[in-house]
Amino acid sequence: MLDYKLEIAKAINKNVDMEIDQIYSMIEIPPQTSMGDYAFPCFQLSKTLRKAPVQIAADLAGKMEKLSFLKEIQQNSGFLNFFIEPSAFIYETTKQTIIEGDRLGSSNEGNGKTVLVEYSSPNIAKPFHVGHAFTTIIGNALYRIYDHLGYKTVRLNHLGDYGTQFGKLISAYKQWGNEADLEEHPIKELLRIYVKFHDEAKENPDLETEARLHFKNLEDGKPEEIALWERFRDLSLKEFSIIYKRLGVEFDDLNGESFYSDKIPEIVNILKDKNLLVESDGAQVVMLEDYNLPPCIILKSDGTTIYASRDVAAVLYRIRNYNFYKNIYVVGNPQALHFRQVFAVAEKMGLEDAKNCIHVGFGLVKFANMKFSTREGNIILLEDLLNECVAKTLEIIRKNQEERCTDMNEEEMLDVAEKVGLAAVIYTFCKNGRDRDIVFSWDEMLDFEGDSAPYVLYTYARCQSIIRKANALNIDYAKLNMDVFANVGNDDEFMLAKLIAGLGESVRKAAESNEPFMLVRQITSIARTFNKFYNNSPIMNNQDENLKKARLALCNATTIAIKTGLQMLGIQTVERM
RNA sequence: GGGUCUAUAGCUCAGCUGGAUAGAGCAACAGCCUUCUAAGCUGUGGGUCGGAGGUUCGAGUCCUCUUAGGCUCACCA
Repeated sequence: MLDYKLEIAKAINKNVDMEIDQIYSMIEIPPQTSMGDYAFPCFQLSKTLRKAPVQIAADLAGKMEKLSFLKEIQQNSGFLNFFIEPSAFIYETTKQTIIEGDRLGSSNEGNGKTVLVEYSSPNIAKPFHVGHAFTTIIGNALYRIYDHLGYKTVRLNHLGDYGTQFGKLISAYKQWGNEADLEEHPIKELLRIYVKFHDEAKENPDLETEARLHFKNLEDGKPEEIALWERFRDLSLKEFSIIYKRLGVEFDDLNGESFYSDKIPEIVNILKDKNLLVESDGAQVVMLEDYNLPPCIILKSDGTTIYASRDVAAVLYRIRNYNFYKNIYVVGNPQALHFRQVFAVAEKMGLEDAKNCIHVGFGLVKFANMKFSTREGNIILLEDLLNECVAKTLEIIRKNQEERCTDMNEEEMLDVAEKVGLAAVIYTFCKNGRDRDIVFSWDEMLDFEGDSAPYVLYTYARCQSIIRKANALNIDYAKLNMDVFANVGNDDEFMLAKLIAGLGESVRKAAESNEPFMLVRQITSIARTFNKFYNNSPIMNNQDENLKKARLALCNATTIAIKTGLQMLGIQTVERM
């Protein structure tokens, strides 16, 4: 599509001594539609031209050539305001959107570039709670966003499958493990014995020693410990996969901490060769004062490794195996310092690509005044949250069924409830900037009005309902031309088209800042504007056949924009609700 | 104490590289279903953008200082 802003910049350039690029970056979108669609502020020119901004704007308004897509050029105080022709713009946008379909807002900016996204990364044998939802949902959205922009993506689930807690688990299982329960509810059972271990260990410190021995045996590859560890891992993964499947989350690589463990000696050797490793309080550390960071421990005083060393090993591994453009870690903010240290160590090792490693942090999910704690047991399982949202959705659907006599059968109702319920959760986790902490609230989670996934999905379903009616009547709204759009162009229609046309820009910004909410807001604006349009302008009930077709086409474009946008967030649409 | 993030309407949050009268949603109040799904739409009230200086033609946005809170600061991950 024609870049209106660029055309305007070129036109201004003919009258002003300034580079097109600079003019382009100065052009902005006015805060109100009454001020036009694009604006050029003339304040900066007043220095070089030695004239008042108002005068410059007025002079410019008189000299500007008339561009075909412009309706009008106005001078308003120090601004030059450009008004574009609505009907032509709506026509172009609608046509283009329908042509692009589910590739709307895509680009080839990522061609030939690989982006790694590490997300979810739950700990084996621990419940999957709402805290994990944040990284899983944001990571999944980022993967889809980069994918849409043409990047080759690799989805990494850096499983927490290593460490001393496995010694404890093995120890606990051997004493209190219940085989039947383990098969039935693996994580529940593993958590039970894990908690029991901690309780017992308070009285009996020998347990800790025993656990350390089991972990040592695990590291040394003793068959019994290995077998148990593998079993715990497999059972946990099986249970996680249920949630992943439900959420449409997939991975290309499940290499966790254990995978990188045997790659640490090489890191240690490289650091030694470069004289970066120094002893401090018995531990081997890399000093990072040149980065204004505290030292990074590579080997503990007992000679064993630590998570920082594993993450450095992972960086090296990923550099060698994927020639990445970006290596993104979707991990909570509390680990910000850890990643700065890891990346700094990698850089000191001479790994150039360390600068392309990005920690994408996010706030804590808090529960009123307390923190979630697995050991305390005050957690909300993600599964329970999903089920709760699905149940509430189903309740609303049944109520609508009675009031509205929708002819949905049981199967369809369950399917819709599942999709809408999950969408509500996904939406809530990516509707705001990542850095803020989320105070978990059932009220907010179950608020299906206004700024929410059900709102957007409802809009989509409404749109599809109209399109179904049009199709049933064999109304052909596929053949479009400018004549059909002659009478289109009221404020709602114009705004809707502008927002649809802006979807790609919002995807780009979301990727640039690794903030899916930028896309969420765009989609929500599209939905809100459509609802306004829907309420103010009859679509099917219209005497003017051309207007009817044009509006149907705009409806069609709206469904494409919403569906494509939601897909990038991992949200599925429903045809009715 | 150092690092870092946050502070905008009663609540939850936007405000993208400084630009025109600071915007949404929720909650409150008042309306709209004999026309396309009321999980919707319209309207009203509600703000000294934590505080103080500064830079600028122009600051919620940039700089300095300051207040409050979250997270974090070596052998857990």
